[in-house]
Amino acid sequence: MFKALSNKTRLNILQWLKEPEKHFPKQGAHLPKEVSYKGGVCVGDIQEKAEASQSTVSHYLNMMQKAGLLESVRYGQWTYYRRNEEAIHQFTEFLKTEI
Amino acid sequence: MFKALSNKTRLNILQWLKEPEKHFPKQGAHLPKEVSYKGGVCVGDIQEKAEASQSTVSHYLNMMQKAGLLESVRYGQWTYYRRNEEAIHQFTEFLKTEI
DNA sequence: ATTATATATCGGCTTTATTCGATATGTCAA
DNA sequence: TTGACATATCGAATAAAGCCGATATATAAT
Repeated sequence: MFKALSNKTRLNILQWLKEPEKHFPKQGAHLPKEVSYKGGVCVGDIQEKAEASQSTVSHYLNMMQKAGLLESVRYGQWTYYRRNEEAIHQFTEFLKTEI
Repeated sequence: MFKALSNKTRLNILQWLKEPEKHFPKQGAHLPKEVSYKGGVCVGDIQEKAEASQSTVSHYLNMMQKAGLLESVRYGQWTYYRRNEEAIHQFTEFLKTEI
């Protein structure tokens, strides 16, 4: 997780996903709001905001998921990424006591 | 700080320095106990525990200091490194609210 | 002064991360 | 079933991190 967070873009993504409505206002074109915000934000929207190439962002999201920071759901042709709050909480708990 | 912590050895060092008496029991040969533990642990002792070369450990300690995790004091020919508790606390506070 | 010890810095090699464009895969719509 | 779109994966080039031995510097002891 430290490795995953030791990159500005990836840290930004994690923070953006804390408030998806705020940082991805035009999100939700493909799906009803309730569903899409709950399910996370799709790769394309994150890519646009991150201003990196599609492959880079896809790679980042994948590694953040492997690190446990994110989880993903697929709705049709879109993959929605959202925070893995439980794992993040465990991480911050670890930090509180062990760091 | 994420970068500095995204390495097992450096994370270990930070944790060891939380309880120097426990992890560096034979430390304090050169100086009275009160002084040396307060002042931190010398590079040689950290190096021995970390099982990396002298230059690597010196480099690690220097980068951890630059990141704000550690601070150092020089007593004669020894450099003592200890945790920068204030900066670490600020960091964990940031994590609590922003991550 | 010379020598020994502790730490820092330098140079260089190896490994890993970053990042992209191109291509593959998977899904939807016509 | 073909074409369009979203995402994932591949391959490769460049940058950064990891790491060490050798050397420099600073201090202490003789």
